[in-house]
Amino acid sequence: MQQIAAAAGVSVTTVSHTISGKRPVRPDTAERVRRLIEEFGYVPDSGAQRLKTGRSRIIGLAVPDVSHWYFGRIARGVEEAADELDYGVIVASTSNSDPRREKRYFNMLRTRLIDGLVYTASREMTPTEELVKLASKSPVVLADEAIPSLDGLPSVTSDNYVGAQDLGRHLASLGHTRAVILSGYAGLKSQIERVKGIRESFPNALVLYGDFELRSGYDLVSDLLAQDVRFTALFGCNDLMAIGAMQRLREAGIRVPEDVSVVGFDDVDMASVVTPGLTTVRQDMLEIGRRSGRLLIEGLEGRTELTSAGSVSLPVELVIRGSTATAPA
Amino acid sequence: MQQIAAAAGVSVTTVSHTISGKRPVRPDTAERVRRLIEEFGYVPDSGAQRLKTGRSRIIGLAVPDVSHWYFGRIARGVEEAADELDYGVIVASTSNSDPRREKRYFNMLRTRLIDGLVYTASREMTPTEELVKLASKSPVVLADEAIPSLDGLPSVTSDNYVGAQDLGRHLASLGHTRAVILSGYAGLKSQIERVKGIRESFPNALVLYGDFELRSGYDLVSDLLAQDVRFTALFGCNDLMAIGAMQRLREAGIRVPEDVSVVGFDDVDMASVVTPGLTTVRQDMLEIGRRSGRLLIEGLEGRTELTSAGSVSLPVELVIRGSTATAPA
DNA sequence: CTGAAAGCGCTTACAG
DNA sequence: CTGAAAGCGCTTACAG
Repeated sequence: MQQIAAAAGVSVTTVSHTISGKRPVRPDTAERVRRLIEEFGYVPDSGAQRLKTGRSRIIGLAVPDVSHWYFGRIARGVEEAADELDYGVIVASTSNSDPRREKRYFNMLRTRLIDGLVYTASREMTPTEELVKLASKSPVVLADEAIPSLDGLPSVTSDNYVGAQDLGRHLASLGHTRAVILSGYAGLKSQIERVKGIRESFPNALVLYGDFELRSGYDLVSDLLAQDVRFTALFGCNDLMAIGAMQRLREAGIRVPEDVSVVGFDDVDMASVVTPGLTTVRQDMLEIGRRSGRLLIEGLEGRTELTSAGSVSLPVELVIRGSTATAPA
Repeated sequence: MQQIAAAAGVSVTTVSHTISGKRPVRPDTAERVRRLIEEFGYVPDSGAQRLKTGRSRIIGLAVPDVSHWYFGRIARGVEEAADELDYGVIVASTSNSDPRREKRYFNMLRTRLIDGLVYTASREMTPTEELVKLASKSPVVLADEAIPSLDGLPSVTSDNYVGAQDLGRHLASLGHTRAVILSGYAGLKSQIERVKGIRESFPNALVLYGDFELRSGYDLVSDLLAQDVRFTALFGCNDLMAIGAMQRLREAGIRVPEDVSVVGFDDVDMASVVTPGLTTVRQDMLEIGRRSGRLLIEGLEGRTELTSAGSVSLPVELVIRGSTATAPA
């Protein structure tokens, strides 16, 4: 900037202002400065700007694991929003709340590296003490999972309850009466809502808990079979567990959907590729990411108050495929 | 830091040194300072450090799309490496080389926001002018795709050639003779090598080009069927195209593997879930990410020279599943 | 083992 | 419409 100023024969003040546009600059001077900037390929040093203004224009995103389809979509959405508003995003996989990692990422907030955080809870609804403290003084938006005890924070989630209701009604309308629910981590609000929504149609459905992975759907069905539990409807609280369950059923010679109807939740790519296609509820993870990012940045820029009043719950869509059919006689 | 210094009755110089350990500090003084730091919850301002030292301890990662399984794995790997070495990573989806976005992310390098870049080419082997210029003065490591014209840069890739050879030999040993190859973008080195490796066993294999997506595998097979092309072996140059091809074959009443054997490349999650399971070559994307990140950071810290001499090619593994069988008589 | 002071590259009151 | 100067919070020669 010094160089530009010297070359243009003006003060750094003027150079700064022609860039920022925060005060009028004589048109021909501005033009000359801009040309020099172009010529030198000058870009302002972000660190120095940060130091002066106190804002880095970078936000953090903490998700359990970016490499999962589900969180990858959120990340992409946050990134899109940030890109639009001229922010950068630092991605942090918390590895299911590895405390060391969480701490490290929270520190980014404290070192002022990032201006705010989009946080996706991974396993538990009860936040770590660190998160609570952090949330009390830094801008945080919860994506995908609301955290009841952090009720001051805005969250962007899917309408899990309605989606689950749809699923329950769909299978009830097909004449099913004996159902099993494979839920994800019991500590997540989304899971509680999904179970509740399903149980509206199947009040006595058995509920088992897994970890959202394919393998756990597979294993839970093994348990059910070993115990000789009878059911004609199986609700996976995410697609992966549902698909794992389908695999296990097939291995046991139980046909989907003739003997057992299976549904999932998410609509991951895989859901339309397996045989039969998986009936599920589509969540718009990309949009969850976008909204979270936008909400956070608007909060940072003072355009929005970052309170739970800003929370949104996005609509979901029932997607019926081949894995559901009328209950066997 | 001022506060800490005042409270401890020492200079900021001493506080700075007890934190950095760059010069001896009297043990009891150090102890006192450390206690105060703990008590105040003090963390050094990253922007100020950056401004002084010129290094941000943040690296950038530019991939076509973080939300794709493939790139998500790379991202996770880079993040792991960065985390280990106490760096942060800013993720940037280039949306298949959207020039506006690329430019924006390259600017991060120029504003000194990031110290270096891990770059994954998306579509073309010929880099944009911007990339070339950038690479000549900033630390860049190529992940997953080497770029021949940027031969000064280190790259971390899979051994695409060997993997493709394995696939070709596998199908040749099963008695296949008429093969079709569905390649990804023709402009990528990985694709050229895969085609070359396959053609070692099937010199006359027909090569069609797609865009790596499920849909394009599907569409390309539609074309083949419409043209009445006869083949018993189909090579997808990635799993998604192979799976799309399988879907189209099934719709046409062509059985896999009885009538046509299908193979992919990558070993995505889906590959083991489809019916039949997809024979493929497993790439360790996580490791590609890890190595790229580590290589870049080591280069930044001067422990390695960032030249093509540092390039590595990682071993791959043939995974045989149900989609391949002996050629029909 | 310790401190005073310069300076990294910006932004922004203050003054004109 | 413009400039001189303070200061953001650190690190690091320089001096002791």
